[in-house]
Amino acid sequence: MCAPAVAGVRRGLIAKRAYDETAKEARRQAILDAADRLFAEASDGLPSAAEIAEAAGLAKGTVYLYFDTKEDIFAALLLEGWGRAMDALEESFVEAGRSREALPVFLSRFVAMMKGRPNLMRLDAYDNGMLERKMTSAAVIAFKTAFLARLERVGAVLDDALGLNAGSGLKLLARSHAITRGLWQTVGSPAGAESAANSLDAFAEELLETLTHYWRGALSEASAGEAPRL
Amino acid sequence: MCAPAVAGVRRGLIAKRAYDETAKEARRQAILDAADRLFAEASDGLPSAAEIAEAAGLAKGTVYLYFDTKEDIFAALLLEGWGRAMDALEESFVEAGRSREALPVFLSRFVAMMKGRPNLMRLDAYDNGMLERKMTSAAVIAFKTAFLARLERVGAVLDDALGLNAGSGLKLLARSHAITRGLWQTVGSPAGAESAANSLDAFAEELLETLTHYWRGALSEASAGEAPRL
Amino acid sequence: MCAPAVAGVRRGLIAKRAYDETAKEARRQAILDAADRLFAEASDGLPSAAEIAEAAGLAKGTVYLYFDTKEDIFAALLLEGWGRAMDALEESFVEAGRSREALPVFLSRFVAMMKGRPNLMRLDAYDNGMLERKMTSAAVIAFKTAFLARLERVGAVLDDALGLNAGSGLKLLARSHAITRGLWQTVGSPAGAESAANSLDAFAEELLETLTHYWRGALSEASAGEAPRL
Amino acid sequence: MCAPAVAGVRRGLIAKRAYDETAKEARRQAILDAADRLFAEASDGLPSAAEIAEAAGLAKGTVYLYFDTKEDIFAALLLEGWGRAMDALEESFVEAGRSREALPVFLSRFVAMMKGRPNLMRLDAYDNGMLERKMTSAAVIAFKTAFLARLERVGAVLDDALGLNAGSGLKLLARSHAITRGLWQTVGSPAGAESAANSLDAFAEELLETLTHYWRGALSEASAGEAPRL
DNA sequence: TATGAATGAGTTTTCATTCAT
DNA sequence: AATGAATGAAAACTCATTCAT
Repeated sequence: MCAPAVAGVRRGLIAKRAYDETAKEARRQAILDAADRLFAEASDGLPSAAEIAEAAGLAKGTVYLYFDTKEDIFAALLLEGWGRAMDALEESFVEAGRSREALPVFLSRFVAMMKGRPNLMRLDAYDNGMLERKMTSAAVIAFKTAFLARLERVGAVLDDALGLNAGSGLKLLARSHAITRGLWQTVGSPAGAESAANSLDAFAEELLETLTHYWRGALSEASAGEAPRL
Repeated sequence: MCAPAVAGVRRGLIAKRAYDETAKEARRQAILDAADRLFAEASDGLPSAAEIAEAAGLAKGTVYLYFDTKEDIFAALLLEGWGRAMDALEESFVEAGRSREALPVFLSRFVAMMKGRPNLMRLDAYDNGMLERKMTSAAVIAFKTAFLARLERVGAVLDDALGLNAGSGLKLLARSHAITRGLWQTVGSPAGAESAANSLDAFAEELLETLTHYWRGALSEASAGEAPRL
Repeated sequence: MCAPAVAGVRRGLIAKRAYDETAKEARRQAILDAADRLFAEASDGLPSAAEIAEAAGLAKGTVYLYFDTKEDIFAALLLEGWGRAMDALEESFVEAGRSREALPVFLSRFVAMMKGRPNLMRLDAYDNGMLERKMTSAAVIAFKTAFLARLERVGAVLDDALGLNAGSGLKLLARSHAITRGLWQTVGSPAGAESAANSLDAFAEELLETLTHYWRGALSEASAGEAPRL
Repeated sequence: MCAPAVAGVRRGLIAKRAYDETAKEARRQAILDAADRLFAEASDGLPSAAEIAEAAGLAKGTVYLYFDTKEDIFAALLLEGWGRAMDALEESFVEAGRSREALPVFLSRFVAMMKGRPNLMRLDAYDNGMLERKMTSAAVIAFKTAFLARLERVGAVLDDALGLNAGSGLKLLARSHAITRGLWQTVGSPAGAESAANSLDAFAEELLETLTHYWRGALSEASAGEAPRL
């Protein structure tokens, strides 16, 4: 009922086989790249598994050798994107030095980072359980865990740099992420291609202001005390 | 699920026709109520047009006499929900009195309002362009306009009460909405039915703290000046 | 994700709508006819839902207005086929008269009936839970009930005609059906189109002999008693 | 279900190579055992080639060194099962002694044998050309030949023991097989796990009665003559 | 106005088999 | 001989929307 009528017919060229771990990782990456590219172009929803496979130069089935679910691909993309963003964030914060004065720098870098990753923003906004709904539960857990771990690391850096109570940096970050996502959905969504650049600018401006207010409010909580409790 | 295999039992006689405006409005409302009820029960995605029609005691086609698109129904629901929420907000603010001291009251009412409307939160979170994507463009514009108008009204009340520059209240509200949405998506989504109540509590707590920080930061912007510019 | 990109595009012609019960029944029958025709031609497995729809001059979706499952269609076909066969059987038995002497006549008519319905044989052989597995459970029950009822009716005729204990005719029939199915699978399956006619002959011969033996043995059980207990 | 996402744990080291015939036969047997075990557990359809390979501790490709087709595996299983069953049958018949009186003993052993091999019954029922359809034609022929040879051997024993015309035993056996298969499909299929034991009992009872009748009728054909012609 | 029959696009995932290593 | 990465065909079913009555 599902076996190919004439078994084993091979039509297209076969992609070189990825035997060792390096090659496999490369192939996985190729799939992610293809998905990313396609998502950037897509105006609506996620690209189909077939499209991704083709764009990656692979057969449909091969994609499922590397990911259990189409949604898993995009979760991986999300994780990768945030991972890179947070790496950059950490780095930028280290550069900025460790003092309360570094905050504006940190925030503007944060915003620049988001503005420079509209694709990530878009995917993040898409991911309202839209992804979770279809993902393998294992993949969901893995994703959440990894994301949280990433956030915690940067949070710790913040704690240290700003002299916050342990865990406060994480909280600030998590909420900043929520704010970012919320604002993107309000301001940043590409209503039409025409205004893409404009709306990105508007988003960045909106985000910077909101985050500035939020952080200031949060950090001034205990105006009298030495270390803000948050 | 379908199959009239064993001949057809006439299910619903033809619904009485709605000639005057009152009757039409009532029918429209019936559709909205049905959609709301169904969405509250639904665990995943929007209820189907057929379900809505049946729950409203109408034929599928009839629903399309009142709404151009299934998504239009939910946009109307969203508008209605926000409308009521903002009415309550206005009222509560008026009660709270007009002074900077009233702010905490206002915020906790805002949060209570959101916490008390998980359905609205859920729909609002769903509406990541998911709705816009399928709505009639006329309906999209109508929706946005109406929503903005609503927001502006409450914003004006805020301006007045807190002595803000004109438009500042609107900005604060719009951003609060974005924050609310972003936090809901992070905290409030019902991962499992067990934790429904817990996650609602967590959401409310999270939201109150975040909004408090944000508003404090925003309103303290010009600490020296009389009227904060925001 | 599943709505047509451009909603409501209508390409092909729309089949005349079946409003009243008569028209609906006719449409249902058209689907069954198409499925039957296709199954007769098919060499392997069941025809696809798309093929059936096309052959019936309908859209795919329309088929699912009349049947819940592709397998339900073939179950209906099976029921219809057996229904007709049993009608003919009853009639032929009535003609044959009511006495033990009529038995050979009955059996040869039974065999002729089966031989004349290779399509029914084939479908019956296919139906090893292959159908049940995918059918709606409601449809499974309906099918079994209807089939049994049919069998019981003919069984009662047999009881009466051959002077058997109540229920004996049903037992004989049910087992004859099982024997028929078993033999078809051994002998009658169309190994190659070439031998189609030959294998039909072989099947009929085999079946007649086996049934003759079986019935003789069954009816002679109580050789001494008047009415065989079976 | 797949996704080596998190790098690959070397699962099975390369299985030791089977150079001599003994080792090869053992490996073949391991595959058959795995398939049998899996089929017993399976509730639906045949286990996949991948599952069989894994259960046998081999790589997918290796399985295809021993069998051309997945279906070939199950045909071999069927053959093996029937082979063992017929061995036992022969033996039991020899024990039972050679006379017409031995028949009831033979039949009840036949039935006990079938009842004790529900797995074989199930596979046999599944094999409605379902297997043949996908098997190598060479394998089909080999299977049929071997099965027939087995049947002939037991048939000859029967001929001898019951004093039948040459070939009659074969005929009786072949038809008994068909009857068995037909009844299994009607009675023995495991509708639900609850009734597994019950339906086995019902099957056995049904089968014994039907075979008894059939054989009695067959053997009494030439009531007057010495040796029934059958 | 109300009805509900008809439409048909749209897509993920499985899995038997091959063959490069 | 053994491995396991790569292939790609194959198909059921849903459901928003339309439009003939």
